[in-house]
Amino acid sequence: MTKIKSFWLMKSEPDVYSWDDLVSEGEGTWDGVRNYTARNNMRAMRTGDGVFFYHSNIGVEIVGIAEVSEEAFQDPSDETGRWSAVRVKPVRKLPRPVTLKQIKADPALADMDLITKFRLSVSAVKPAEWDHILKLAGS
DNA sequence: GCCAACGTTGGC
DNA sequence: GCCAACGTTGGC
Repeated sequence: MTKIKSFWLMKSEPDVYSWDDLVSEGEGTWDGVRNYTARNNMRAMRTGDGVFFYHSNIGVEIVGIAEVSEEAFQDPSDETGRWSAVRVKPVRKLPRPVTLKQIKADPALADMDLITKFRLSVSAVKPAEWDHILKLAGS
């Protein structure tokens, strides 16, 4: 069976949980998501999928690449049984962070869910967008 | 099942 | 700290 890799973007406020926190932990549980669209994206994740790690509020930029290390399971912080969590691990830091400003200014990225559904904390990234951002990052 | 009120996210 | 966008809740 062919494994098709998908790409995602996950937002985190760096003063709550930053890229450096993920690196020092080695692996992070992504829980506490209480939005159905975000949850459905998490349930669609497969081990090895690429994840852009985005800092919201402070920095407001994509800072690193992570990958899905454990597929959706029951969110341990939820008692209703409705919500899911995944686990991710860091792959590498981007040589140059890609800012929201850059993304907004780039016609090739104007349709990203990050822009069109800006309040969504877990969004899908198209392969072309993934490659384009890697180029902007000098990676 | 509609929709107004409310709460939260997140850029600025 | 403000406020726009928008998801969720709850009254009817």
